[in-house]
Amino acid sequence: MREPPPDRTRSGARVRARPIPEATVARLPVYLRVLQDLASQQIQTVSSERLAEASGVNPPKVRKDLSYLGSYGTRGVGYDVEYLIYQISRELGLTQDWPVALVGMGNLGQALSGYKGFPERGFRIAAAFDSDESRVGEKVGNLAIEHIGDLERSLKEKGIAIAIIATPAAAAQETAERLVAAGVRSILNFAPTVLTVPERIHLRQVDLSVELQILAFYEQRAAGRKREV
Amino acid sequence: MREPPPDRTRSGARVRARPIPEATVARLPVYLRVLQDLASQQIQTVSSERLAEASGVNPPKVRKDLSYLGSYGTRGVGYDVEYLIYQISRELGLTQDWPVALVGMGNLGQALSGYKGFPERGFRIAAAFDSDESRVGEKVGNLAIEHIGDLERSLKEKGIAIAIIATPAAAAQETAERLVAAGVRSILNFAPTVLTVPERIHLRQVDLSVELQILAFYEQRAAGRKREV
DNA sequence: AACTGTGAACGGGTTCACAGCC
DNA sequence: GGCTGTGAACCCGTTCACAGTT
Repeated sequence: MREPPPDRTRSGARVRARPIPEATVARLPVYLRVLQDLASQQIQTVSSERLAEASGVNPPKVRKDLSYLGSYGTRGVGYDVEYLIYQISRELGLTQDWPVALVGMGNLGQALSGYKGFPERGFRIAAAFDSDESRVGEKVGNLAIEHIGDLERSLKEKGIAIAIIATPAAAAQETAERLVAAGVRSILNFAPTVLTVPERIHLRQVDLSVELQILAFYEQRAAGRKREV
Repeated sequence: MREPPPDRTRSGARVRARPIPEATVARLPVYLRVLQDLASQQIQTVSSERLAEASGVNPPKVRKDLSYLGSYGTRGVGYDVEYLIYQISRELGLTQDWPVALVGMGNLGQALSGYKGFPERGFRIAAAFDSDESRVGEKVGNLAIEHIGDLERSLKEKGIAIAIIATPAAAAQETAERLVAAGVRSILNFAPTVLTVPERIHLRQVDLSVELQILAFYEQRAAGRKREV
């Protein structure tokens, strides 16, 4: 598990000593969005204080997070906005486009297929699947829905590595397995169920009702406390 | 910030010594879902091992999490499924219905208004708003879209405490402020922007492209590593 | 014998304080 | 003087090992 000290590979590319903590990775997209916003206002330099403020975190955290990428700031000055945008984009792999598969074209699947934030960030829905025969061929945007039966063939053909599951919960596990078999390495799951996938697969879960239930917990608490007074 | 030792209020209700850690709160809804699933299969008792397996965590974590709620298990036996469902539901405030407001009826807002997982968990979309005059009155399910201008009046009238923001990013901060002014205490934000709200307001953020960007980071890494070999 | 409940050890992430550089 | 970069201290959450209970 231990990483070697700073070093160079035979090709000469620099290898980072410390891996970037997961928590930091999750914040990089937020910094990136803020920086792009600053750039659109022609702002050229930003301090960790300003960046923190706009990102909803505190300044030391920003500095530590950015330091994992390298020493891209200038002491006494701050960070160059454009340069930092480039570095974070590169780190997040956003200098390339990612074709994404979307499985399940119900309510949510359709909404996701039209979500503008995806193409803006370089994610292009390159294939959409549904199990309902009668919907096959239907256009969503400029994409035709394919039948789930064609999943493996279509994904391999298109070289898709990232997929979104927006099926009902009951279909999600089987879908995940087929995606993995078709060469997908990263899955974003919206179905409200726990998925089991091989170790090597990156899986993220977004559960809409879980989020509301967490809020309800705190509401419920507040109400309880009020009654006790 | 410090909690008093176990104690009773004047009303006699037990006050928990330790507050439930946030991380635990976030897992309770998952346990609940699994337990309801077990109940529907007429399973009466479950061990931490089985519950952990189905919830995608490890057994000690399940036991520790549940121990924050109280000692609801039986040593040598396990947890009574129905009883645990009741206790977790109560803790999460799901023994009551929560009316929820939904602001922004675009793509995503519409999908959320039709999301079946919400009513199943006791969350009822009780008001839906949009800024587009021409859409006011339009029915989504059995709910008519109201104009955003009526937000304060409508929310107070309906006593709504939880709201979902599904507006474009540019409108989200103003929406949040109006929600807070209208008495909302918990907000689930889908707009891709950082919101600033008063300390007392519970805010959760779901950012769809951030999730994909995190996956892209790991894809990018894997690809980089491959090239170096 | 089986399984829960929990103090203690551990580890990742956050915060702090300040050294380092412009 | 201003702001970054980072070791060290701290904190929360996870894991472990086992005592406690049926």
